[in-house]
Amino acid sequence: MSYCPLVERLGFDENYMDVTEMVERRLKETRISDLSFSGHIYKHECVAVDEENARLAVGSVIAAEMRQAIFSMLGLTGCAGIASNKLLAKLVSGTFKPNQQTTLLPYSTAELMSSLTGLIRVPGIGYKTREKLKALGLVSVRDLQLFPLPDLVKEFGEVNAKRIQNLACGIDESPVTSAGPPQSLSDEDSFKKISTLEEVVKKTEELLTSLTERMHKDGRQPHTFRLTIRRYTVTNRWFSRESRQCPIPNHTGIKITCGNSEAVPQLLSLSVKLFHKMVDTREPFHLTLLNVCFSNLQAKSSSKSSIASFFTHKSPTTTQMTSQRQVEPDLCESVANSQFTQADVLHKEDKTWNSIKPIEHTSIFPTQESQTQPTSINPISPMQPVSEHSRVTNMNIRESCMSNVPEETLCSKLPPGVDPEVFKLLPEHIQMELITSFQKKDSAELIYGSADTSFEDDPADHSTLTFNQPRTPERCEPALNYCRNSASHNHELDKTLSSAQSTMELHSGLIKDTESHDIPPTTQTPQSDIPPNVDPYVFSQLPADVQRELLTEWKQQKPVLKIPSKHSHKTSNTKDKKNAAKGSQCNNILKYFKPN
DNA sequence: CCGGGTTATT
DNA sequence: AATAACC
Repeated sequence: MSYCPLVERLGFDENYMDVTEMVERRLKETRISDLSFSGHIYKHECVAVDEENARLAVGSVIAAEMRQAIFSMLGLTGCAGIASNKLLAKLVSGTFKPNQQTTLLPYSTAELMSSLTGLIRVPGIGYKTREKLKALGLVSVRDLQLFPLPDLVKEFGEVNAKRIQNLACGIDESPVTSAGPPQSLSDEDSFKKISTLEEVVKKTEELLTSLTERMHKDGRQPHTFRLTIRRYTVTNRWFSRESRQCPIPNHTGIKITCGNSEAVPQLLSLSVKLFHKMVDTREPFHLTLLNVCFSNLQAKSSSKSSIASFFTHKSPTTTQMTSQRQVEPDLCESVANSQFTQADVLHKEDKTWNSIKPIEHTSIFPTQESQTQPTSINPISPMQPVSEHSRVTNMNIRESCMSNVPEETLCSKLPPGVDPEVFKLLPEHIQMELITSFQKKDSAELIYGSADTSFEDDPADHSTLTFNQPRTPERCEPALNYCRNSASHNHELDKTLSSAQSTMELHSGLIKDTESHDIPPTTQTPQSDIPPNVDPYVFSQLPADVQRELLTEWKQQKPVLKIPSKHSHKTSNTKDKKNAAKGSQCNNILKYFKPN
């Protein structure tokens, strides 16, 4: 990458690199008479550099330099192919092995192509394509070169037919595309035999633990989860994988990116559902592989889709309607004596994933200065180098940090206009999202908190809210508790929900009064997709992506199991029962809509 | 045939 | 969302 950023990864240990620009630059600085080829030249002993082959000669020199640099810095040896396109470069690279390089001159292309012993040797023609071609009577590269294109089109379609015939001729116009960060992350394991649900759960949990950890390090949030299996078959000719996938509920996705290990049981619960869509556990089964995969990786939910947008001013009119309530001093003066700081979280080791060390310090929230610096939104320690990638990551780390911070600290930096009592009643992940949005520079004032909205708030009950519970320095996992104490917790949750529900009603009222003609529904949604207890108007006012998330979750609720497993749960362990009892989504946003 | 990945098609 | 095909 330091030589040239245009690098495309191929498989585990190969890369394409487009060095055109670099070559042109060097060519301007160098006389042709001073140039020579480095390494082998395909089917030649020695070639003089001229106008025609000068670029390839420079390319061969660059390749040699890079191989040398890779060896000095990493101790790794390897081959290189230098040619005018990706196909030819890959093919010619294997001419001299190991640890050597070969340049292909254009007029040797035909020779190189016809040296291939079969069509499957052409990169881009795999097993299936070879079999299809064989059925057409084509076996050699030359067969494919000479085959009438129209006949080929009948089998493969216009685009593909041209592509594979071009490949046979050594023609490949495909650009070198630097892929950037991966599109998906997966983890898999193969084995001789797995035949019980317990084994599946155990293995899946292992895979999920490692995958989730990797995902956390990546920093992005996955929105799709896939479970893949491979069944044993006698003629197990290297495939027959089956998969089922589903959206990841946002609260789970956030836990993943935050490094909250409570994500694993939630994903495990999803996995078991997906598993039952493929395997009827009432009958014997024999698996030889399990794979878990995150895809649909997104940098972070935008501020627009944030729930915080419902707490912010929509227009000057609504601003005036809302009385600015003073922040409760007794709750908010308090603190900034958190024992945790950002830099500390960043120092986390693999082993202490999700744990935080206590230190002396002040506030985890940005000061006024850091808020006004556009480049550092997050209150990361200035000592901590912020890498290219890590703006998102840091934000996620802050969230994981926050879930370990006592309530007073959270409340202390609430913007004016936010009722801390109400804020406290919100579920943790909502609080986190709100605080994240408060820290954004353009964060507007809040519309709600006016006296006419009454909220239940019995301080006595607060002891059951996890963030009020005593914090243990070694292991802080309030999120765990949030899900564990289901008995006392549900009561709290109900209250929380009714508060939030009031918020929704108030807000929709404001919109109706002042803006109903300005804002058309974001998404056209047939009534039938919305549960009966959901106000269609309120729904229509939600941001498009929130609407989409709700719809997919609602759709997920019912047809969980294709195969109804009646008594198959005799085998399930405690963890299964917990997850099963919890229902598919206990934190579902659905709950914020009026129960009816 | 392992342990990852990608894109295209339906 | 599921699968196929490719590396």
